[in-house]
Amino acid sequence: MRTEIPPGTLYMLILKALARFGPMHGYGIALHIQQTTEDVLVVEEGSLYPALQRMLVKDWVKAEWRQTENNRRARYYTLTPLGRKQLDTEIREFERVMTAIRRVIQPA
Amino acid sequence: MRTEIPPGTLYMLILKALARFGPMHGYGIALHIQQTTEDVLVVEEGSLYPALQRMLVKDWVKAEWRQTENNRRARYYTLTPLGRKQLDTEIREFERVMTAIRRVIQPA
DNA sequence: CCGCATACATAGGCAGACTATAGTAGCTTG
DNA sequence: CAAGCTACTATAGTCTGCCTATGTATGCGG
Repeated sequence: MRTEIPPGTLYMLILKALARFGPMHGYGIALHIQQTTEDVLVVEEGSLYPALQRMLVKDWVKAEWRQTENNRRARYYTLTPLGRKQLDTEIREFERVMTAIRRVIQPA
Repeated sequence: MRTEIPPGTLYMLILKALARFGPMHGYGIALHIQQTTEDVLVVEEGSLYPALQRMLVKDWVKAEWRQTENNRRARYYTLTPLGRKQLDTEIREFERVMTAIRRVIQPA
Protein backbone atom coordinates (compact mmCIF):
# COMPACT_ATOMS: atom_id res chain seq x y z
CA MET A 1 0.00 0.00 0.00
CA ARG A 2 1.50 3.28 -1.05
CA THR A 3 1.34 6.48 0.91
CA GLU A 4 1.62 10.14 0.21
CA ILE A 5 4.91 11.72 1.11
CA PRO A 6 4.48 13.17 4.60
CA PRO A 7 4.38 16.93 4.14
CA GLY A 8 7.69 18.48 5.08
CA THR A 9 9.83 15.45 4.26
CA LEU A 10 10.10 15.72 0.49
CA TYR A 11 13.14 18.02 0.35
CA MET A 12 14.90 15.83 2.89
CA LEU A 13 14.34 12.68 0.86
CA ILE A 14 15.57 14.30 -2.35
CA LEU A 15 18.60 15.88 -0.70
CA LYS A 16 19.55 12.60 0.92
CA ALA A 17 19.33 10.71 -2.35
CA LEU A 18 21.75 13.18 -3.93
CA ALA A 19 24.03 13.06 -0.90
CA ARG A 20 24.30 9.28 -1.13
CA PHE A 21 24.73 8.79 -4.83
CA GLY A 22 25.99 12.05 -6.23
CA PRO A 23 24.42 13.66 -9.30
CA MET A 24 21.13 12.11 -10.33
CA HIS A 25 18.31 13.09 -12.61
CA GLY A 26 14.80 13.63 -11.32
CA TYR A 27 13.41 10.39 -12.58
CA GLY A 28 16.27 8.52 -10.96
CA ILE A 29 15.68 10.22 -7.63
CA ALA A 30 12.02 9.23 -7.68
CA LEU A 31 12.89 5.66 -8.60
CA HIS A 32 15.50 5.43 -5.88
CA ILE A 33 13.09 6.58 -3.19
CA GLN A 34 10.37 4.26 -4.38
CA GLN A 35 12.66 1.25 -4.51
CA THR A 36 14.44 1.95 -1.24
CA THR A 37 11.10 2.12 0.55
CA GLU A 38 9.63 -0.87 -1.28
CA ASP A 39 6.88 1.25 -2.80
CA VAL A 40 5.80 2.73 0.51
CA LEU A 41 6.87 6.22 -0.59
CA VAL A 42 6.16 7.14 -4.20
CA VAL A 43 7.14 10.63 -5.30
CA GLU A 44 4.73 11.83 -7.95
CA GLU A 45 6.12 13.80 -10.86
CA GLY A 46 3.84 16.70 -10.01
CA SER A 47 5.53 16.83 -6.62
CA LEU A 48 9.08 16.10 -7.69
CA TYR A 49 9.75 18.55 -10.50
CA PRO A 50 8.27 21.61 -8.84
CA ALA A 51 10.26 20.72 -5.73
CA LEU A 52 13.47 20.50 -7.74
CA GLN A 53 12.74 23.90 -9.30
CA ARG A 54 12.32 25.43 -5.87
CA MET A 55 15.52 23.78 -4.73
CA LEU A 56 17.38 25.32 -7.64
CA VAL A 57 16.13 28.76 -6.65
CA LYS A 58 17.16 28.18 -3.04
CA ASP A 59 20.58 27.09 -4.27
CA TRP A 60 20.35 23.71 -2.59
CA VAL A 61 21.12 21.98 -5.86
CA LYS A 62 22.53 22.87 -9.24
CA ALA A 63 21.47 21.29 -12.51
CA GLU A 64 23.12 20.31 -15.75
CA TRP A 65 21.75 18.67 -18.90
CA ARG A 66 23.52 15.45 -19.79
CA GLN A 67 22.98 12.14 -21.50
CA THR A 68 21.77 9.21 -19.39
CA GLU A 69 23.15 5.70 -19.63
CA ASN A 70 20.15 5.00 -21.86
CA ASN A 71 21.22 7.74 -24.18
CA ARG A 72 18.43 10.14 -23.22
CA ARG A 73 18.56 13.78 -22.37
CA ALA A 74 18.16 14.36 -18.65
CA ARG A 75 18.82 17.02 -16.12
CA TYR A 76 21.35 15.96 -13.52
CA TYR A 77 21.10 17.57 -10.11
CA THR A 78 24.05 18.00 -7.79
CA LEU A 79 23.99 18.93 -4.12
CA THR A 80 25.53 22.33 -3.33
CA PRO A 81 27.28 23.07 -0.02
CA LEU A 82 24.14 24.94 1.02
CA GLY A 83 22.07 21.90 0.12
CA ARG A 84 24.20 19.65 2.27
CA LYS A 85 23.79 22.03 5.16
CA GLN A 86 20.04 22.07 4.60
CA LEU A 87 19.99 18.28 4.62
CA ASP A 88 21.71 18.19 8.01
CA THR A 89 19.26 20.72 9.39
CA GLU A 90 16.24 18.85 8.09
CA ILE A 91 17.39 15.50 9.42
CA ARG A 92 18.07 16.95 12.85
CA GLU A 93 14.68 18.65 12.90
CA PHE A 94 12.98 15.49 11.70
CA GLU A 95 14.53 13.43 14.48
CA ARG A 96 13.57 16.04 17.03
CA VAL A 97 9.93 16.03 16.02
CA MET A 98 9.74 12.24 15.72
CA THR A 99 11.19 11.87 19.20
CA ALA A 100 8.51 14.23 20.47
CA ILE A 101 5.73 12.31 18.76
CA ARG A 102 7.02 9.04 20.18
CA ARG A 103 6.83 10.51 23.66
CA VAL A 104 3.11 10.96 23.16
CA ILE A 105 2.26 7.74 21.40
CA GLN A 106 4.68 5.40 23.14
CA PRO A 107 4.81 6.46 26.77
CA ALA A 108 7.54 4.69 28.72
CA MET B 1 12.07 25.81 19.65
CA ARG B 2 8.52 24.88 18.83
CA THR B 3 7.35 23.21 15.68
CA GLU B 4 4.15 22.92 13.75
CA ILE B 5 2.32 19.66 14.18
CA PRO B 6 3.32 17.48 11.23
CA PRO B 7 0.23 17.32 9.03
CA GLY B 8 -1.46 13.98 9.38
CA THR B 9 -0.40 13.36 12.97
CA LEU B 10 -2.84 15.59 14.82
CA TYR B 11 -5.68 13.09 15.11
CA MET B 12 -3.26 10.45 16.31
CA LEU B 13 -1.89 12.69 19.04
CA ILE B 14 -5.36 13.65 20.26
CA LEU B 15 -6.67 10.09 20.15
CA LYS B 16 -3.65 8.82 22.06
CA ALA B 17 -4.06 11.43 24.77
CA LEU B 18 -7.66 10.31 25.31
CA ALA B 19 -6.65 6.65 25.23
CA ARG B 20 -4.10 7.18 27.97
CA PHE B 21 -6.00 9.39 30.35
CA GLY B 22 -9.67 8.89 29.62
CA PRO B 23 -12.04 11.82 29.14
CA MET B 24 -10.31 15.19 28.79
CA HIS B 25 -11.32 18.63 27.63
CA GLY B 26 -9.71 20.28 24.63
CA TYR B 27 -7.56 22.62 26.60
CA GLY B 28 -6.28 19.73 28.68
CA ILE B 29 -5.41 17.71 25.60
CA ALA B 30 -3.40 20.58 24.16
CA LEU B 31 -1.61 21.11 27.47
CA HIS B 32 -0.81 17.42 27.77
CA ILE B 33 0.75 17.24 24.31
CA GLN B 34 2.75 20.39 24.87
CA GLN B 35 4.09 19.25 28.23
CA THR B 36 4.79 15.66 27.17
CA THR B 37 6.89 16.91 24.26
CA GLU B 38 8.58 19.65 26.29
CA ASP B 39 7.12 22.37 24.08
CA VAL B 40 8.30 20.76 20.85
CA LEU B 41 4.73 20.18 19.72
CA VAL B 42 2.25 22.93 20.47
CA VAL B 43 -1.32 22.43 19.25
CA GLU B 44 -2.85 25.78 18.34
CA GLU B 45 -6.47 26.42 19.23
CA GLY B 46 -7.33 27.00 15.60
CA SER B 47 -6.06 23.49 14.89
CA LEU B 48 -7.41 21.73 17.92
CA TYR B 49 -11.07 22.67 18.06
CA PRO B 50 -11.84 22.18 14.37
CA ALA B 51 -10.10 18.80 14.62
CA LEU B 52 -12.24 17.83 17.58
CA GLN B 53 -15.38 18.85 15.69
CA ARG B 54 -14.40 16.66 12.78
CA MET B 55 -13.66 13.81 15.15
CA LEU B 56 -17.14 14.13 16.61
CA VAL B 57 -18.66 13.86 13.15
CA LYS B 58 -16.55 10.80 12.37
CA ASP B 59 -17.68 9.29 15.66
CA TRP B 60 -14.16 8.84 16.93
CA VAL B 61 -15.02 10.70 20.13
CA LYS B 62 -18.11 11.76 21.99
CA ALA B 63 -18.45 14.95 24.00
CA GLU B 64 -20.17 16.03 27.17
CA TRP B 65 -20.25 19.35 29.00
CA ARG B 66 -19.02 19.11 32.57
CA GLN B 67 -17.34 21.11 35.28
CA THR B 68 -13.54 21.06 35.51
CA GLU B 69 -11.63 20.67 38.75
CA ASN B 70 -11.29 24.45 38.68
CA ASN B 71 -15.03 24.77 38.56
CA ARG B 72 -15.19 25.91 34.95
CA ARG B 73 -17.39 24.77 32.14
CA ALA B 74 -15.61 22.51 29.68
CA ARG B 75 -16.39 19.95 27.07
CA TYR B 76 -15.06 16.51 27.93
CA TYR B 77 -14.18 14.21 25.05
CA THR B 78 -14.24 10.43 25.33
CA LEU B 79 -12.82 7.90 22.92
CA THR B 80 -15.43 5.73 21.18
CA PRO B 81 -14.70 2.14 20.09
CA LEU B 82 -14.37 3.45 16.55
CA GLY B 83 -11.90 6.06 17.79
CA ARG B 84 -9.76 3.41 19.44
CA LYS B 85 -9.72 1.44 16.23
CA GLN B 86 -8.74 4.55 14.33
CA LEU B 87 -5.89 5.17 16.77
CA ASP B 88 -4.51 1.69 16.17
CA THR B 89 -4.70 2.19 12.43
CA GLU B 90 -2.99 5.56 12.56
CA ILE B 91 -0.17 4.35 14.76
CA ARG B 92 0.50 1.36 12.52
CA GLU B 93 0.48 3.57 9.44
CA PHE B 94 2.74 6.09 11.13
CA GLU B 95 5.30 3.44 12.02
CA ARG B 96 5.18 2.04 8.50
CA VAL B 97 5.92 5.41 6.93
CA MET B 98 8.60 6.31 9.45
CA THR B 99 10.35 3.03 8.81
CA ALA B 100 10.30 3.81 5.10
CA ILE B 101 11.74 7.27 5.63
CA ARG B 102 14.51 5.88 7.80
CA ARG B 103 15.49 3.52 5.02
CA VAL B 104 16.19 6.54 2.87
CA ILE B 105 17.87 8.83 5.36
CA GLN B 106 19.71 6.25 7.42
CA PRO B 107 20.94 3.62 5.02
CA ALA B 108 22.38 0.56 6.77
C1' DC C 1 6.26 1.23 -36.59
C1' DC C 2 3.81 0.66 -32.41
C1' DG C 3 3.92 0.42 -27.62
C1' DC C 4 6.25 1.00 -23.52
C1' DA C 5 9.57 3.02 -20.45
C1' DT C 6 12.23 7.04 -19.71
C1' DA C 7 12.32 11.89 -18.78
C1' DC C 8 10.77 16.78 -17.92
C1' DA C 9 7.35 20.26 -16.97
C1' DT C 10 3.18 23.04 -15.51
C1' DA C 11 -1.62 24.32 -14.17
C1' DG C 12 -4.98 23.75 -10.99
C1' DG C 13 -7.00 21.56 -6.90
C1' DC C 14 -7.37 20.26 -2.13
C1' DA C 15 -6.20 18.85 2.59
C1' DG C 16 -4.80 20.23 6.79
C1' DA C 17 -2.58 23.02 9.73
C1' DC C 18 -2.03 28.06 11.07
C1' DT C 19 -3.18 33.19 12.35
C1' DA C 20 -6.32 36.19 14.01
C1' DT C 21 -10.19 37.15 16.42
C1' DA C 22 -13.99 36.78 19.56
C1' DG C 23 -16.46 35.65 23.66
C1' DT C 24 -17.58 33.73 28.48
C1' DA C 25 -16.61 32.82 33.20
C1' DG C 26 -13.91 31.99 37.44
C1' DC C 27 -9.86 33.25 40.26
C1' DT C 28 -6.69 36.66 42.25
C1' DT C 29 -4.85 40.77 43.72
C1' DG C 30 -4.82 45.54 45.27
C1' DC D 1 -15.14 45.03 44.42
C1' DA D 2 -13.02 46.23 40.14
C1' DA D 3 -9.49 44.91 37.00
C1' DG D 4 -6.85 41.81 34.99
C1' DC D 5 -5.25 37.22 34.21
C1' DT D 6 -6.14 32.43 33.17
C1' DA D 7 -9.02 28.79 31.60
C1' DC D 8 -11.84 27.33 27.93
C1' DT D 9 -14.45 27.14 23.54
C1' DA D 10 -15.22 28.55 18.87
C1' DT D 11 -14.96 30.18 13.83
C1' DA D 12 -13.44 32.64 9.58
C1' DG D 13 -9.93 33.08 6.52
C1' DT D 14 -5.16 32.13 4.96
C1' DC D 15 -1.26 29.59 3.44
C1' DT D 16 1.84 25.88 2.64
C1' DG D 17 2.75 21.94 0.17
C1' DC D 18 1.81 17.76 -2.13
C1' DC D 19 -1.40 15.65 -5.56
C1' DT D 20 -4.08 14.91 -10.04
C1' DA D 21 -4.25 15.60 -14.64
C1' DT D 22 -2.16 16.65 -18.66
C1' DG D 23 1.16 17.55 -22.34
C1' DT D 24 5.61 16.93 -24.66
C1' DA D 25 9.52 14.31 -26.42
C1' DT D 26 12.64 10.34 -27.36
C1' DG D 27 14.98 5.66 -27.39
C1' DC D 28 14.38 0.73 -27.63
C1' DG D 29 12.34 -3.88 -28.42
C1' DG D 30 9.32 -6.82 -31.00
